[in-house]
Amino acid sequence: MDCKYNFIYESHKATAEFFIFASMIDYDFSLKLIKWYSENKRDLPWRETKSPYKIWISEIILQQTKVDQGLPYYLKFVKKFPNVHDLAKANENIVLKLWQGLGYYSRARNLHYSSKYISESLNGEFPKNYVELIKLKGVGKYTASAIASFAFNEKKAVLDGNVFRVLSRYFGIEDPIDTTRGVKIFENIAFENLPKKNINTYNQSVMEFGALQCRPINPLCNSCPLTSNCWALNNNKTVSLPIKSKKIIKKERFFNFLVLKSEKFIFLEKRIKNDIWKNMYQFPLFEEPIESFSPPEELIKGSILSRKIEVTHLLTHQKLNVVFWEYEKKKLFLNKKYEKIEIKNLNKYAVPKIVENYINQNLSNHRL
DNA sequence: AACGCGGGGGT
DNA sequence: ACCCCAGCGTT
Repeated sequence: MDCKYNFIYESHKATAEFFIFASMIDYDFSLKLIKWYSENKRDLPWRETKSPYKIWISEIILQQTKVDQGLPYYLKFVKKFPNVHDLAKANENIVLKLWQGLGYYSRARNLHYSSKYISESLNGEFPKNYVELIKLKGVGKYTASAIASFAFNEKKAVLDGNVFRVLSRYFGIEDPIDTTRGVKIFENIAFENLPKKNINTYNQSVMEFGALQCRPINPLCNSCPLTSNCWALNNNKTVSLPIKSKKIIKKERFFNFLVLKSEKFIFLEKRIKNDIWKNMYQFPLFEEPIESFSPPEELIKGSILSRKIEVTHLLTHQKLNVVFWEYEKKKLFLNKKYEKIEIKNLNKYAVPKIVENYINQNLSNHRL
């Protein structure tokens, strides 16, 4: 069969709403993937449990994050917070501290927020189906489908980056994966091709297959069990699929961190605005071009500039030009804008990676 | 519908 | 330099 779908039925209702139906079913697709999975899957701890709590933790950690990067964080989390009540009782800074270095910190904030909701409003009773799961903050379509199918055997198709790639290549879907219209097409095909049974195993299979075999770059088509019906392979399009319509633009910013310290104390501030690293801590920040920056006189009065360390920090959407201005002072007075803390307690505060790096490289002699 | 949100790793 | 990753919430 030729898996390229050649026609899409489109219809307009009187409301002018736009509906898209695309039909393309291959009954061997899921069976072959499940077989491939049984022979090639990795041993991962969240596959050994039916605990919706632990599966939830793993799914949040793995959002936009590769298994290798997320695995140590998962192990730390379930050890520190064995159940939802332990997580709910924790202070947010503790949760963020455990998340430190993993990025997308709203995941940690929402995880903590939702744990309190489950612990307090639901009496610890974890939501048991898709409709209830998706009400949790931080749980969208993908994560609700994953938990519902993995923990409760609900018939839901997961649709993540891996699945988009596998479906687009195998079925030859050239609609973009990042538009509402494209997503609907993929949702339909994903659901149509669910197997009759073993939904949870199939969902694991298609994602694992995307991660290990049908990789974004240099997919392993030579050893692939799906080549006979793969549209992309047979039409020489594996390189260009899936298709994304948007491209990212990188903004440049200039951060001046004022590392104002005495022998024992240092100033910190909490990031509270809706920006990167919300609710995490940093040294007093002055965001302006390096050339024009000079620290407020009242802050550095009676101190000397001991070091000036320049670093660039790349995020997905931003290029940060960072300077740590290190000022030494005999005595640090209280300041209403900043928290005066002991340097040896710095490691209790959740900080962005760039600040963590600075601390490790320059303040580690303070026995953190 | 468009945008913002981290950090790491691969090519 | 650019892409991708078990996506989601906000506007």
